[in-house]
Amino acid sequence: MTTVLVIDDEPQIRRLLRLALESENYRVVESELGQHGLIEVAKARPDLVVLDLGLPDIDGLEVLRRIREWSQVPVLILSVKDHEEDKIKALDFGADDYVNKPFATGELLARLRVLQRRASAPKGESPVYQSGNLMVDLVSREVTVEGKAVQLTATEYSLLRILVLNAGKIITQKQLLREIWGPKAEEQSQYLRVYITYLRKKIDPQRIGLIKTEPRVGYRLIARD
Amino acid sequence: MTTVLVIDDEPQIRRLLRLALESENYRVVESELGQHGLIEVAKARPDLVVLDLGLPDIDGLEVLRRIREWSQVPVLILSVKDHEEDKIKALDFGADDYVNKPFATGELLARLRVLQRRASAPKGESPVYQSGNLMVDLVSREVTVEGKAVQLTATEYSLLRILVLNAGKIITQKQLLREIWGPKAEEQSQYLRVYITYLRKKIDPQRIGLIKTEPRVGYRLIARD
DNA sequence: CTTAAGTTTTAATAAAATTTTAATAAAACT
DNA sequence: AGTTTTATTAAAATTTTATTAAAACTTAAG
Repeated sequence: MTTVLVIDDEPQIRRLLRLALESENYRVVESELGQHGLIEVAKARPDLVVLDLGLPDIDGLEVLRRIREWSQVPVLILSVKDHEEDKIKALDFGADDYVNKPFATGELLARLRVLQRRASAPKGESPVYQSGNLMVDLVSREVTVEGKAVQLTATEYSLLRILVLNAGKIITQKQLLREIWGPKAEEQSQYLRVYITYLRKKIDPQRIGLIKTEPRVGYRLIARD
Repeated sequence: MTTVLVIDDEPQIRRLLRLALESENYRVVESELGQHGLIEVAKARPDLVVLDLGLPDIDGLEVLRRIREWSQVPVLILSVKDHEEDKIKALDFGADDYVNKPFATGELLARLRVLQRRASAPKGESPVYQSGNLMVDLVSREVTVEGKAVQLTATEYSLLRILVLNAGKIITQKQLLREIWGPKAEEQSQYLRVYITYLRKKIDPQRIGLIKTEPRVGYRLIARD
């Protein structure tokens, strides 16, 4: 199911969007403040973000900038500001669309569909990864080693998922920490070490070396064979 | 260079867009008719398409539909029609954005930049440097010699990265020291000597002379191919 | 509300790898 | 030839990573 995060301080706007989106079968998460919105981006992992520029606590553009520091989630800006410069600035800051208030609900939904379509389309990745006797089904979240199902915790699976999606490539520690524990945990590389150990124990019990350490940089799952 | 195909029957609109786009270093291809536009999509392989809905020969939506039959090129609709239904229809037909005429040029350009950014981002194409049998992927940090992966430490990679980015040019010792070890290490040329030795061993095992010493000045990676 | 099972975080220690230092040889300049 | 600069090598020092276990936290059930 598609999750949309709505960051807007006006309750009636949030209500309107929630009703419209839920009738289209989206899951809706709301934030009244930019501060909270930033946390929700990391926590709820929305597929789309609707962001009001005129928030009471942090400037909307600043929220956008902080999201873009680590997330590529499509962001649609909603704003009363109708000046060209505001739009250009927001779009160049990393926004994917800009809609003025008051807005036509149908058009907004259509624009969200466009963003969703664009974001999900280029994912040509196969939903199954296989290497040696490890198999990861990214759709059903099943992981098997030597044909036997392996039970992973949520965190362990998140970690493995990112490694699988980038199989063969190095992923930096910071990227992993941001993706799994959120941007505030960027420096907590100990989490990573512990969970890499757990993962290795579970998915590579014979120590073939499936997960390679790139010292001072990150980790890498060896490419499928 | 980015190519934009403008399909619009109004000469003044085409002219305006051409001037604006060319001043931003885009290549511009024009079509007055939908028929011709469809041919140009195939022929010029544009990175972006600006499509007017009110064409004299074929309906704009029909042009869009025919483009989408085989191409995923981002399409921005330009139209005098300002009804919500028109926008929704076009967006659901596969358009990526919808801008009303008359339009603000700056905003249009910004929206095109968004489409371009989104379209090019998820592509796995990364800038790769190649010289002789050395290959350096600056995105995935992969280095191969004669097709075989070479394991570099973080410092070794930093050094190689700078050399690659300035291939063929001399980089002074101070520049290298400042970039890698920080401004305080500007005089520690011994670091550099040690790491140049390490790098040479790893990326130029046959001593072809990939990294050239410029005595009393710095180092240079020879540019080739 | 409390217990119990499982998960995540913290902490301490061991192991591994990298960076720095130092000593010596080779090359380049004057 | 003598001096300075660069190259090489190996060891010492430091940093980073791996592992383990215990503490803290969550969640679901009774």
